[in-house]
Amino acid sequence: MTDPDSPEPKFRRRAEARPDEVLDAALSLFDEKGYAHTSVAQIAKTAGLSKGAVYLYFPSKQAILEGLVRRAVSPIATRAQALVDLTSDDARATLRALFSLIATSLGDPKVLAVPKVVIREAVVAPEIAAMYRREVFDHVLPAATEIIRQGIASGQLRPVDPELTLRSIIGPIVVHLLLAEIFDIVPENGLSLDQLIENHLDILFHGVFLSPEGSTDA
Amino acid sequence: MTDPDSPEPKFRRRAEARPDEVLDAALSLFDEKGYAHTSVAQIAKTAGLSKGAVYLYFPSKQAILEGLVRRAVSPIATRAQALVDLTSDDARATLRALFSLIATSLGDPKVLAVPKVVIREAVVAPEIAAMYRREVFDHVLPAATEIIRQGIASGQLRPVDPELTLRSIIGPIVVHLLLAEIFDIVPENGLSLDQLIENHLDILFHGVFLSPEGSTDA
DNA sequence: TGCTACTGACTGACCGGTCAGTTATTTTCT
DNA sequence: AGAAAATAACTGACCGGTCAGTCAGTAGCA
Repeated sequence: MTDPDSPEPKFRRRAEARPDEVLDAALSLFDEKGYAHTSVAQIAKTAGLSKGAVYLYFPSKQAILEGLVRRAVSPIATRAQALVDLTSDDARATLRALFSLIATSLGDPKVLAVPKVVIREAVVAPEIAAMYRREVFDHVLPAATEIIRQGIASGQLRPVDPELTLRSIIGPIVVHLLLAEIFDIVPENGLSLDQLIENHLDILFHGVFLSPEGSTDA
Repeated sequence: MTDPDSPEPKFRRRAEARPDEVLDAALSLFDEKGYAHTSVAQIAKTAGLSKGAVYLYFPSKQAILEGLVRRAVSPIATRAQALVDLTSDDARATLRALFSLIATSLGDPKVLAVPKVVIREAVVAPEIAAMYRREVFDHVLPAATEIIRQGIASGQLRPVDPELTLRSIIGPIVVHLLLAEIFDIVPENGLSLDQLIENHLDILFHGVFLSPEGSTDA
């Protein structure tokens, strides 16, 4: 399931590959049945070793969860840089690029599974939520906010609140996935992130109203 | 806390008030520590009775969770009706009214706590997620979608996809709360739902761009 | 022989659910 | 009225099961 390069190692002795195998097993089980309802013995069995061996690589069950998040999180600092790099002179193009980055990232179920688990276990393991925040959101959110700020500075975007507008930009994607993953609620035309993004971009570009009249300051 | 009419009932004997007391205790504990990490004994202690007594009112721990959701859910069908009723000729006013309904509902932490718990336990207790879907989303989402559809039919809204646009409308509120509740990420200007809604309405009304140029059909 | 990788039986703690028994309240009887 | 019986509300020790984590021992390898 994990590595088809070794032909048939009846009793495998490859300490280096083990931690990743354990993490793979844990992720799929956590995603499927939740952290609390997954026993270390099940993780071990799925990974193809014994319970005791798991504890050679991870000091506790929670450490497995931590390792999982850490492994998922490390490439993201890179992505945040990519986010900055994709900024072009054309704010519209930048926005499109941003969405395509998000869509391709979150399209992979394995990537999506980690934040799902983190959100579920945030109450029980606040340190993990904090780590996820530190390693992901503290990189990605400021980068994205900065893009908006630049768009305003360059005169292409209207003078909206960058932080709040960021929520207006990514919010729809999150609910879309939330409704689908948790409640199995999918639009009639299917769960197409691309369609959602297309419709959402249209709204961001033009608003929802036909007539531009009506000044609406509070 | 519940009934100040009996002065000092050292050993209280009021079977009628009990279930609600148990649910109150359970909600605060589930919200705080999660379902799995809350024992029935703790719920009992918090509610001020013994473990055995809890089982006089609820056949199982899961039934407590069900009761919690059921109690929270029952007023919502009414709200969905209110949602239909608030539809006016002015689509802008309708949208504002919709948001103010959402903001006042979700502003109450006790109301918000229930869907939070449901989302967390959805994997473990899919029947409960299904019930929540049936009793809440299956009423609220179609009602809201219909409002959008009417706005399009009356020529006030641009011909967007109603189902996807609904996600563009409510999405920002959900992420806003998600970021705040789970990751403690709050905008510089504070966690003000009103400000977020104001900014979001502005975007929905006018889009984010200054220049209306650039036709962007897929 | 010595070392690394691994095993799985075992332990201690926790917890959902039960139930025999206790305490307060109400009803019935005198 | 008060005593006695019946009933409703409640208690908490206990049982069975699960599970995270341990450890004495085994298997392959140099």
